[in-house]
Amino acid sequence: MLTERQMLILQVIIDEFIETAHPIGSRAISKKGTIPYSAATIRNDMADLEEKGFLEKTHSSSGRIPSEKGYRYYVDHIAASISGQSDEYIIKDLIQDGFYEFEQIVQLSAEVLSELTNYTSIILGPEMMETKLKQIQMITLTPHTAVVILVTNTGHVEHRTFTIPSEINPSDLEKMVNIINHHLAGSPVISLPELFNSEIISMMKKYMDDFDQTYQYLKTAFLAEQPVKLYIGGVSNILMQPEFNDVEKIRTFLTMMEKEDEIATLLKQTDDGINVTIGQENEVEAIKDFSLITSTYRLDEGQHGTIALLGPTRMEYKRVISLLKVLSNEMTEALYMWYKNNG
Amino acid sequence: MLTERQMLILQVIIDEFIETAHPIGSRAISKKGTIPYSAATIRNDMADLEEKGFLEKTHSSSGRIPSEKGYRYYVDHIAASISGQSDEYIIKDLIQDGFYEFEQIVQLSAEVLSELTNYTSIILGPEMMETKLKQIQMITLTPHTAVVILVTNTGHVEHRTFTIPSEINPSDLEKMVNIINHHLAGSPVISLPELFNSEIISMMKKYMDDFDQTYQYLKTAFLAEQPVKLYIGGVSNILMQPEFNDVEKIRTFLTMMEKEDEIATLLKQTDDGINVTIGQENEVEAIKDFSLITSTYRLDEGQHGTIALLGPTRMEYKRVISLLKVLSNEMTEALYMWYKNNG
DNA sequence: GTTAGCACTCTTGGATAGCGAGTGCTAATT
DNA sequence: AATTAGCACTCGCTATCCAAGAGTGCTAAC
Repeated sequence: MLTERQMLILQVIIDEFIETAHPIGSRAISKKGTIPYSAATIRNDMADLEEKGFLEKTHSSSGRIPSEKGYRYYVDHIAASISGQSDEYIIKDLIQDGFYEFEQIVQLSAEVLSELTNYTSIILGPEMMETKLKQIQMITLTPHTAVVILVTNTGHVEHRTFTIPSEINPSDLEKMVNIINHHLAGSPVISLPELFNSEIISMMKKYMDDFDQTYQYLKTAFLAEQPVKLYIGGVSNILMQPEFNDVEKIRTFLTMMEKEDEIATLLKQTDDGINVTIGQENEVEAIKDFSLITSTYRLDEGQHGTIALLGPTRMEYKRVISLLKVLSNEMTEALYMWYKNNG
Repeated sequence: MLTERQMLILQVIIDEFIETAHPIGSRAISKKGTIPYSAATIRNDMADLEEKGFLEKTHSSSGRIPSEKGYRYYVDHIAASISGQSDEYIIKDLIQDGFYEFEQIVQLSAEVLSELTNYTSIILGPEMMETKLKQIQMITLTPHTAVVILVTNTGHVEHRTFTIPSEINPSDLEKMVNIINHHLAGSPVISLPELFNSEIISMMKKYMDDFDQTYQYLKTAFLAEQPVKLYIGGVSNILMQPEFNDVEKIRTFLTMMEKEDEIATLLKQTDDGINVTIGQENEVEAIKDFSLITSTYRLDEGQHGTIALLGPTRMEYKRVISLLKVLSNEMTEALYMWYKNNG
């Protein structure tokens, strides 16, 4: 479909545009020397490429810029093969350094990723899918307040403070917590609500006087939806990109970034491995002007999180893709080591 | 120092400028009717006000805008007396609704505050100053990993996951945790490091074989500096303000907002009650173009947090001040009720 | 198939002029 | 003595125009 030369021209244009964000003219390409043909020849090919939808003009006598279809072709046919190297060591060093806190490493990764690329990085914390309940603790603060702490096998901790109404007997609550620990420890967190209903209720009826209220209470206390944690890095970095020359664009972008739950659902839907969605390919209206590159990392079987970079469609695809590959591999490996060595 | 009329003029100009963000001319004031004098008279007074430093011109033939000194005068002499009403109920309703989670109410307050004002709100979580240790829990995840959970009497939970090196005997760690709970429960969190050194070390030497390592470990595990939590609301809201017409200003603002620790230290330094710092009065370079209004709320004796609104110097001082007054009172009261009723 | 040449298009930046809002001053009015 | 009307002057803002520059598309020549 595309001649050898046309492909080359497309590549040069995209590379150049990614760097400068300015439309590229035939003369400029010719002078660069990468393609040993005259401006006129290149001009003809460019006209063809435009006709086929890989290039666009901003106005009738401007240079060409890549269309989304052009980027797509570039990502699929051209950028795929190349791997970056220089960033690799930064990432590896980052992960190597001490690793006591999962959250720290993730937050740090998000920041470094953004710093390295000047795009916005978003890391979705591991989903609790296959996380298992390790233990529940209830600690009474005052006769009528308590904090319930839920610990998973991955070391994740959730807690919730609540008031104990006077109708409820604190010792009932304690009994209940014991029952839960005894019967549900080791169960996947995600199935807790269900198990709670099926297994625990009957148990409790035996042991407790005032069942209903206690039940309702504990239920809301720790079955409330547990938000997936989102680590966002360098929201201000992306504003360095020349496409944000317009105040209005910044506003819409930032407003979008504040809707963390939407972003989370978006990232959850990604497939395994590297994933590139360009402009209009994105289903979410708000990022139809952006490209989103995602990569998954795994903690344990079935348990995975997502690393993403959000930038303008004019993105350094080659570099970003290899960067995400390295990072997600390193994260997977680091986490694997952590579990296997210690487990 | 200022005549009655000059004060009135200053007030009208500031009120008007706060609303429109455009320089105000003498004719406009005269036509408004609030001041029954001709434009020329007002013009003379305005010249005086400028000479005294309360007003400025953007250029030689523009209308006047308030100077920072002008705002200061306004805040001290004019805005002080007035109290807003309409927002009051929103705040009260907000706080009234269920109150299980301290964090939730704070985050929500931050968002509402920003929504109501279109400034950026920052709430500093309560300092741990006088918070007391309730209990420490250690839960082993695998033979070589554990999570240490620290619970305070206010229901605040800190946790830290760490690896147990093979040199350390897990049962030693457990002993240690018991010792800590036994001896330090009820002690102020802030003095834990010190108490740890003075009281616990001797205890531990008696009971444990491999003291040194265990000690070092637990120490880093929960004496690491506990960051004060910062709740920021509506970073994108403030961009609605016309002073953010410039992309560069947005960039610097956002870059500043990402430095959470700096903001935290800034807010920690505030005195009790309402505090208004206007423009250059701010010590931190980055917000010398902004005004910061802070208010404190208290949890328990000695324990307090800060609510702040950050906006352009052209701020709705009257409204914001009364808003913060109401909110901090409501928060103080709600927290007070929570403790006393349940404690 | 490739290239040189040329007319045409469109953006960008600088220069200029006119308009409007506002001031400062002076002289007249109360 | 305080207030006001009148008027010249200043400055920013906008529109318009112009020239330069970059790039295209097409045609004709190589």
